[in-house]
Amino acid sequence: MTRAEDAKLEPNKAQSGVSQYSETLDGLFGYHLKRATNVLQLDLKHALKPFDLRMLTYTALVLIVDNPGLRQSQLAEAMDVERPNMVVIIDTLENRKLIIRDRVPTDRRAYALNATLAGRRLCEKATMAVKQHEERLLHQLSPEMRQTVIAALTLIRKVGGGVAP
Amino acid sequence: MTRAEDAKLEPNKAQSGVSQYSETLDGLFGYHLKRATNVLQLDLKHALKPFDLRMLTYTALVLIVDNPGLRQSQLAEAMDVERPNMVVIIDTLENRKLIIRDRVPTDRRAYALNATLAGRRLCEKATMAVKQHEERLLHQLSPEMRQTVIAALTLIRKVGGGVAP
DNA sequence: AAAAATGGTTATCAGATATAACTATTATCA
DNA sequence: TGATAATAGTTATATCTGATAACCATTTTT
Repeated sequence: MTRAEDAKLEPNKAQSGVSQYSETLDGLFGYHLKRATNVLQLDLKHALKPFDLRMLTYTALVLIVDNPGLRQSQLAEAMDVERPNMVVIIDTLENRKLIIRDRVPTDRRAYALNATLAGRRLCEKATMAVKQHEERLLHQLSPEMRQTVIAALTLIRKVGGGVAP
Repeated sequence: MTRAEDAKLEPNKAQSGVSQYSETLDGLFGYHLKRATNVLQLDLKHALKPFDLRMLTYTALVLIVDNPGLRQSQLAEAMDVERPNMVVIIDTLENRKLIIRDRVPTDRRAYALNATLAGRRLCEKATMAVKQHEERLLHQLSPEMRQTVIAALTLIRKVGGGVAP
């Protein structure tokens, strides 16, 4: 949560000016992870703004485009979002005619979610924009470095994935 | 946001069962970052629960302990939190007598934040717990891998730090 | 001395997230 | 088969985080 890069040059100058620094936080992996995620998420927000999408609506749209016929409960599980919260996300996408709730013939309780042509087009454009924004932030990282990081992040997810209540 | 590791084994089985998968999301660096951060943050939450601290209160406490005399506005800036939101965080820490708002003799508008003995002790214990929890999630990552990841995350922060509005 | 800027506060709002309770339908099994 | 349980989706609601506007007291600027 901080922006104290310069602090490293001059630690513990809290009284004087702008620089705060914490050895403790700097020693926590999660702290660095969180800060970088914030940066990337803020950037994502701006990347999606022209399309009037937010992170959650964009993610839902992508998953529906990539998984035609998906049901709401599956989508909710895939996004780690509670079903009640999923409803409003689907609602906004449906109201914009980016997706439709088709009925499932074999189960009249469920909806099969499908993207419309407009939805697929918007999804494609938005994804291009997101990738461009990401590239701007990541251009300093070599492909190998990126792969290492992604591998590490995937490992963390695997370890912690099913542990917490 | 998803938990679709197994999806990689069998992509595009949305209709059948539990596995959803998105090439698109998987190609986004920020997606992996966000998912891993969620895991780590959930873990952090549990690690801090015994101390009745949440991420923001913990972070604030650490920064005050590591930067005695810090002012609220400096802390807010360091945490990327708006000043109004900082107030309630400081309030809860002060109510628990973990910190005190000392007056700044040279500026009667400002408060100099200082941790109490109890605050420093709780901070130390909480940090030990957080580190233990982190270690459990990161034990698969070699020290070199961790360093690479942290270096990458720091780079991202540097690039994106001052760009977004 | 007047005007502008700063530190902290209050009130308020939007977004994300979590839970309980409801309906309609489907699945279970005695 | 018929009662019961489970599931898909919904509504309503509460909490937490995050952001903005407006305010008071004080300091700085001019």
